[in-house]
Amino acid sequence: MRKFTSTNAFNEKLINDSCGMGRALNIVGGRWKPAILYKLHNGTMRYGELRKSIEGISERMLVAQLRELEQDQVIERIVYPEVPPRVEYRMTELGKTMGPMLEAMSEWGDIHRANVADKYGNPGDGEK
Amino acid sequence: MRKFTSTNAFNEKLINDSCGMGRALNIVGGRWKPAILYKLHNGTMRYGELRKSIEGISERMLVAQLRELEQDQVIERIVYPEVPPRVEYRMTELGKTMGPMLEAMSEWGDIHRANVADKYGNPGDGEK
DNA sequence: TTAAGTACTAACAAAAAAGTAAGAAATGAG
DNA sequence: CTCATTTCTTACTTTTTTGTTAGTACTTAA
Repeated sequence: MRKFTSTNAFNEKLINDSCGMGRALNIVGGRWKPAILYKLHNGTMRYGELRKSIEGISERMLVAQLRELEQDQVIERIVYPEVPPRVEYRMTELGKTMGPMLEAMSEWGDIHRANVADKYGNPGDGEK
Repeated sequence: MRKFTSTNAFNEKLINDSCGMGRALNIVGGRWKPAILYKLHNGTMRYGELRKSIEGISERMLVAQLRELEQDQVIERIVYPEVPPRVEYRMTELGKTMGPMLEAMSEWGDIHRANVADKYGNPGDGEK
């Protein structure tokens, strides 16, 4: 849980309030959210499908990030009262409005990769 | 300094490598980068101007984030051999290609703010 | 000699994000 | 009664990010 009185939290709020970019980043940022959003961008998925298709994610992180995205109203959680349980996740209408932004980010990431070696030592793809 | 052997760092790299969005987020994400990029988007600025115009940022964070942006080759640092020192920062050509992405993020952040109350208690601007 | 201005740097502390491991509920199959 | 299945929880640790405070270097001006 966060303390809303720390300087850190205060600054986060300040930026969230004053800057659209800051707010967008608060929602799509984080280690796993890009992957989750990318998957759900292509359609509804069950919890287990997400877990299997996102390499390296732990259950705790998957649940946590799904919950945050749900709170931010960009995805929704649909529970089927079956046993064993079935839970599906999908984009909300508001979530779907992220499309252009997600594509712009994805494209620019690729542009950057094509031009710049990253800090892990992967070379850029070269200029020509 | 980071350990490149932690699971955390490994996962970061994995996402950076496989996903344009993840890579873009690594570059523009962080508490202060949106603000810095927004300022430099409008033109060259000196270190001190940036510091004064970005409310709440500490010198340490400003320098750190400028250094990262410089390493990622989206901004450049120009030192004038004067006394007292003068250092200017501005977008590189590659940095300027971020334009559409930054605008998409900014716009979507505003859309989200207009529709959703945030976790700090600010209401959405309402639907009608 | 001392202060002022500018752009930092270093050492440390606090807060937040991410990872690990184990378990829990609900129920049908055997 | 025990096991398997699925979707999570909980408690705890590690790693990373952010913030705080106090300097430093260099020259000019008083």
